[in-house]
Amino acid sequence: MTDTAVVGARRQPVQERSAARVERMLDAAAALLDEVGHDGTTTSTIARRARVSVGSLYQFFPDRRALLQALAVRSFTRFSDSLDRSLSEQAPADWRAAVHLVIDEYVAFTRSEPGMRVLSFGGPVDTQLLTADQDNNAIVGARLEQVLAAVVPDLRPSEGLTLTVRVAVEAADAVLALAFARDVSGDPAVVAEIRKLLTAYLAASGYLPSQP
Amino acid sequence: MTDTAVVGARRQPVQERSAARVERMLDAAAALLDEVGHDGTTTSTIARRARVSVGSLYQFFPDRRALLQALAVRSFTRFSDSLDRSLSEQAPADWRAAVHLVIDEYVAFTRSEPGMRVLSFGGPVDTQLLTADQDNNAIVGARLEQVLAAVVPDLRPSEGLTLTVRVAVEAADAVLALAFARDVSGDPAVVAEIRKLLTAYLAASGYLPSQP
DNA sequence: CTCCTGATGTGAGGAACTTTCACGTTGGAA
DNA sequence: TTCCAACGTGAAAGTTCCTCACATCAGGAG
Repeated sequence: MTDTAVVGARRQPVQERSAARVERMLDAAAALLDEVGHDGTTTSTIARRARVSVGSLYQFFPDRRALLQALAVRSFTRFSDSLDRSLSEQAPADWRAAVHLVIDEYVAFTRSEPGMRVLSFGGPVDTQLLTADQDNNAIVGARLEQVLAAVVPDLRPSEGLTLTVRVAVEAADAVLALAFARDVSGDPAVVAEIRKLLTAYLAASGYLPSQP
Repeated sequence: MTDTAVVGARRQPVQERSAARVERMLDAAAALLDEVGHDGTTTSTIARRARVSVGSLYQFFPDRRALLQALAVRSFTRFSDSLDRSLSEQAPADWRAAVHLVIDEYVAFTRSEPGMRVLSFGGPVDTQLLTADQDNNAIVGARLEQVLAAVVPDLRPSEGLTLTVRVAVEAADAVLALAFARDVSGDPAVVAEIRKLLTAYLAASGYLPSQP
């Protein structure tokens, strides 16, 4: 796994032991999200599960939300890494294949990564508080632009493309949430719709070649 | 406005005075969502603003979330009504026109209806708790199916169509949220993308005629 | 090896929020 | 007019988030 600093942290863990504790906190939060849902994931339950005192949570995170946000970021990092592996194993032939591959990875990842079902990459969202720089989905978008650029040789970066990809991510995220709300392992019928939705939209965007 | 029973209520207001009070509660909640955001909208602030005691809230709603949910439903009812007006004023010629009209109404409504920016139709979402029957967006989907059926004469109801429309709603909702997160009055560039997204997807779905 | 300091760890308690409940008030049917 | 169910109230119980004063630990300097 890529080694990243914990995002939204109050203080970075510098010693080895505390880094491990922070990991335990995130693991505990993820497990609880799956088991008792968003509301049941309280600071004290997280602390107990991570065998840590409540105070330790606040040693590294300014508040509960930041902890969940950090969890979302860590999960995204993991996703990005597993995407790298898939891409290097079998490079997609065209952008449609790339989109399909990303969606498949996305679904598989959501199925297996603890907490993802409840949190998604967006993190704990209060739309009111979403500023551009702290917005996880923007990062996801940037990553997908890379993937597309790798497959489509003459793809020029542009504001329009960034927006398009961003919109695609936001839409896919929402529909994926629907898929997992209807079926614990992701309703396949809905997943199929995500494919249609994205290919239709991206094809219509004009940024990508209509023929492979 | 259509006269609907308050959804998710603990007890229906039977006397006139209490019905008015419930309206005040919803108004207060909506105003607070705009002014202080989701987290600032507490039971006591809502009560104070509605000139009502905290206890009265619980007279009609099982909990805070139910109140917000009822607000979302009321807003949807209003939206549905304003959609009716628009449709009767100028009936769209084909489904693309209908989709555009719905999106425009959607944006205009979100701009003007208190609390919508923060709540959206989906209501306060804990994906964990979303069961099919209490899901607002399903209702929105059903409404849009009506609209399409009115414009496309030979549209046959089917599970596939319902799913398609549902997915479209979910995606549109998410992207609309993005539009309003980037710009208080709804980033026009993003709104334009909603149009592209929906027309491309619906056209590709196969349920609607490709030519007007 | 010992000391020293910054990093780390703790959990009781303050502040704020949600929800309940026992009791007082009011509208309208009989 | 009477009476009961509907309505209304706010203090207090139950939770949750977060802080803080204090204790402990790791590892580099000497």
